[in-house]
Amino acid sequence: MAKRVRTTRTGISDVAARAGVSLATVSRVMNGNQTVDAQIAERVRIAASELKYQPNPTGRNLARGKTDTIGVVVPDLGNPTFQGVLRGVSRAAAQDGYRVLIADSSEVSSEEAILAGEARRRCDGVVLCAPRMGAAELEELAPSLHPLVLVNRATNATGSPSVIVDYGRGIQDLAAHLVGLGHTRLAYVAGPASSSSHRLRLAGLDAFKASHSGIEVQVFSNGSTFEDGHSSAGDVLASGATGIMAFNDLTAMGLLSALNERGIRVPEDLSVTGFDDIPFARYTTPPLTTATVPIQDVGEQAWAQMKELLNRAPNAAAEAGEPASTTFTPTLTVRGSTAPPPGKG
Amino acid sequence: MAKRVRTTRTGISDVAARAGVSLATVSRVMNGNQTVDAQIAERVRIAASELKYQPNPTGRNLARGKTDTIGVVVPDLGNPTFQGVLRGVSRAAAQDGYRVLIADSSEVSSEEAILAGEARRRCDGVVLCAPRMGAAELEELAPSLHPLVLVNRATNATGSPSVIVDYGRGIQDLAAHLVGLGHTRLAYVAGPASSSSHRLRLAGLDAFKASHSGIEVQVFSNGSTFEDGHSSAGDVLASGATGIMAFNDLTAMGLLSALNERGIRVPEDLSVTGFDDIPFARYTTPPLTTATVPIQDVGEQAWAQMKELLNRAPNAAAEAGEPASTTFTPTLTVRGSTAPPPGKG
DNA sequence: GTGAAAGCGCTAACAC
DNA sequence: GTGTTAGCGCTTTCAC
Repeated sequence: MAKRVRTTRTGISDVAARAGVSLATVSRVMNGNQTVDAQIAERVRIAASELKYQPNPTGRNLARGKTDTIGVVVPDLGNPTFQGVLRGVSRAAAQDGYRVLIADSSEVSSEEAILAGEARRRCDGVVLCAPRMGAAELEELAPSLHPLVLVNRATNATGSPSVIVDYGRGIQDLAAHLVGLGHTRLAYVAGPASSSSHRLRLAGLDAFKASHSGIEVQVFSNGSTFEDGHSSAGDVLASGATGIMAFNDLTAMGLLSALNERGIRVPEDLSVTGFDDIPFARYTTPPLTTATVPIQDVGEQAWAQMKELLNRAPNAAAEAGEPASTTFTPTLTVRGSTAPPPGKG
Repeated sequence: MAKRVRTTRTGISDVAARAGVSLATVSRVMNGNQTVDAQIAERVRIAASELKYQPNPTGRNLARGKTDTIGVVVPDLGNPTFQGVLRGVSRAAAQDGYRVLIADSSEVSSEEAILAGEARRRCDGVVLCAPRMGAAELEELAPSLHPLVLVNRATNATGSPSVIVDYGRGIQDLAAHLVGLGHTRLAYVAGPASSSSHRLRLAGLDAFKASHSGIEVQVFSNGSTFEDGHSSAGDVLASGATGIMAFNDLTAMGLLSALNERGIRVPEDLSVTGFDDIPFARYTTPPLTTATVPIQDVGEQAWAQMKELLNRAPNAAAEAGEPASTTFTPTLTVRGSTAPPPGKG
């Protein structure tokens, strides 16, 4: 790469030349270093603006050993939950001058580790949303990703902070709401078995059953899509349950739709709840009673944790003791899809 | 930054030392350069994997003058349309080994130009979604952003390719559908005046009126949110129109909701159409008749254009003649929200 | 307060 | 085919 024609845009040396100062001085001025004489600084600023000079981030990144960018790994950019996290992280990070690099694994979870590693190399840290990744794999991966913030994954042995949603609490609130309405036969139309948030709901339900002996809680295995919810209608109706908790809003909507096709009235004949409170949950017919997860706050909090990590000495990783972990508790949002069971109204 | 303790991870020189070769050879091997002797290449590969060596992208970026990253500027990460574009770009770019950096202007359009410039400096190119940016500003900005791909903006003087949606055609198809059903009094519940896609719809409607003299087409100024649609119900009902075209799916849903509250039946009393076919449009009650915009394809195509630009000689910018421009035509998707007007069923 | 110069980690010309 | 070396554009130490 020896002698070759300059092909690049105006660089720091052009500014230095024009202002009659050294590169170092230009650099200082561009970085707001106060040790530069005001007159000279002004001269540099003028030269820079005359030349429309803008520092090249790549050179700066290499010299500083940081990129002011964090990676966000999500399994699916089409999922409202991850969209919310992404948006929250992106906005919060932007406030602090950081940018976000996307890594969408397109649900190919075998790619997640590779993607995350790649993102980490290009960025100063990564926020990982990997609900289906095995615990073992996660623990092995985590150290190489530091600074790492986990979303909706328990921290375990990894020293990484996490921001999690108390799905167990949320589903219990939903169950309690239904029971409070008079329902005694409940059913949970489950999410994918590999989903950790599904397992959390299951645990919450176990706790609920333990403290509500008179209440029946059936569980149907199912999935996480609208279609999954739609196809669960048969099981749901056959069960005799009157209070149905769907895995999430999308499956609840599918169920609502199937029920509507069959002439079953909601909430008169059956009560249905969702989970998450995605933007469209309020617009269903009837509007969905659900457990509201402040998903954008989750993203913002993930950034807050990341910032914390970034401001720590690089080697303070392990010594920092307990990794921080923030828990968001869903709040019950009652809309029109729940009511007392038939005969109890 | 003179003598200091090495704080960095294993670099190319470690691998070179261990394999007993020069940096250049390691670099060649890591880049799949075939000119390296197979035996030596293997030796290098082993050394690299033993050391868990992964090239540092920043160094590489600086040396190669490219980052394998493109920036995507969107006005709002919460908007399904931009989410779709982002997803499409991200997936398509990933196929070619490129990553995406997000720049969300959070609807603060005065920030868009700055954000875009910043993104451009960090990336090899930018995909710009700036529906509200003034034409003049855009034209001034475009050259400094090259390689630039515009989404839903006409190309004008700027030599940048664009991928656009034929909103004018889409709304005409919707209007024709309603007229075909027997409606003679139509109304368009408009989008924000500053939205270029709204102006395109308006132009389409003008064309429609020109060729359908017996048909009335009223226009109500409005907005782009659910609430805007909801609050338009009064105007809509007062107008006497029976075929209502909402600006987009979201406003259509708002209108649907308000109509439902007032006991107006859709499609029996009034037909309503949306625009875009966002993921939830099929789940409304009744399901929305709309103009389907293949938004993810738009994103993928934006990447295709970008790739084209990137593969061109850097200075071939201007000489390339006509900038490419791809147009996607929305397709009419008839669902349950449209029917013949009262008395014509 | 300012400048010279040594890197940051890698790539690619060029020489061998 | 392989090594040497000069950058890529910037930051930062160190000496003045």
